[in-house]
Amino acid sequence: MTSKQEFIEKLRNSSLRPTKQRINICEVLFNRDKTFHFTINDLFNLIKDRTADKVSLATVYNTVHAFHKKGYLKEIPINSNQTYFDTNVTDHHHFFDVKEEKLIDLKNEDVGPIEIQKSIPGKKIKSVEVLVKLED
Amino acid sequence: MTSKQEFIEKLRNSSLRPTKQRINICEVLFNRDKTFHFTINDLFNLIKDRTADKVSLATVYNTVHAFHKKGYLKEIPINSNQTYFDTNVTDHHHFFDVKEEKLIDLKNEDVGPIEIQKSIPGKKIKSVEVLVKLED
DNA sequence: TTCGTTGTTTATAATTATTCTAAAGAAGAT
DNA sequence: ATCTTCTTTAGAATAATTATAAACAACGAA
Repeated sequence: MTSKQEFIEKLRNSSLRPTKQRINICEVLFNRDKTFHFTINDLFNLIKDRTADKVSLATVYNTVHAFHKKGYLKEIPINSNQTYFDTNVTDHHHFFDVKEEKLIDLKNEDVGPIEIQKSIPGKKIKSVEVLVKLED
Repeated sequence: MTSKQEFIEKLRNSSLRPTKQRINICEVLFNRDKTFHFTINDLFNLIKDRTADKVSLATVYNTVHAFHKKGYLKEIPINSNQTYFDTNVTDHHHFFDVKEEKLIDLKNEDVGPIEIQKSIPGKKIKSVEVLVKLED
């Protein structure tokens, strides 16, 4: 459980003003035991349900993008009409249950090391992501 | 080089009527040495340039979806506003040059074996895809 | 070949996720 | 308090994709 005060500091440290909208979004996103996978729409609805004061959709977009830029959220590469984000920003991978459209974390040790034995001149590797699609 | 006749047969065998639009699309897609990565829009423009008779955007969508369903095209999981497809439907992986928005094939042997040491009851693995993002 | 059926193409409208805009509001520094 | 700067917001704009329904083309049977 992270306190509101800690979110305020986290925001300040990132030169993001701690507005009540951002603090609300922090609480919905980061006050959790487990990793959280979501789309903007998921998040928007959760906020509507869970918090008294309302937050506009535009602000949810703005905030998620700001958090992503600051490295507090990770974008998950997946083919879907919506963009998925993850509160777990450590290096890790995913199962995607195609039928239920649900993501499940794979710990790094569940996948073992991935060796990329090819390189492109002038480019360096930014990230390596494994997506394991599941079917019934 | 695959002949028009072969495309016609391929289409017939897939219970897709060999229309002139579909044959044109086949020629643009499959008459190539190397694997081809594309978005619908890329393909639409290529067809406009390369073929005399014009094909509507809706038909390009329809046809790409039909080919994907039949397993002649593979959808590449990637975060982009547009959907990427690949004419290489074998099991393989990709580099994605984030700056240039370009995909590069990684042969399976360039990546080494990927061992998934976790399973979800009642589900089986459909595919394992690695996306390696590149930066400068 | 002709006819009827069924599948396909097409222009256009509709839908959906996302981004943009500009005005009002709130936070921070002085 | 006041000024500046950042943020929020509703709503408009954009862009990819999907749906619609009418015209058209392929196929099979007579």
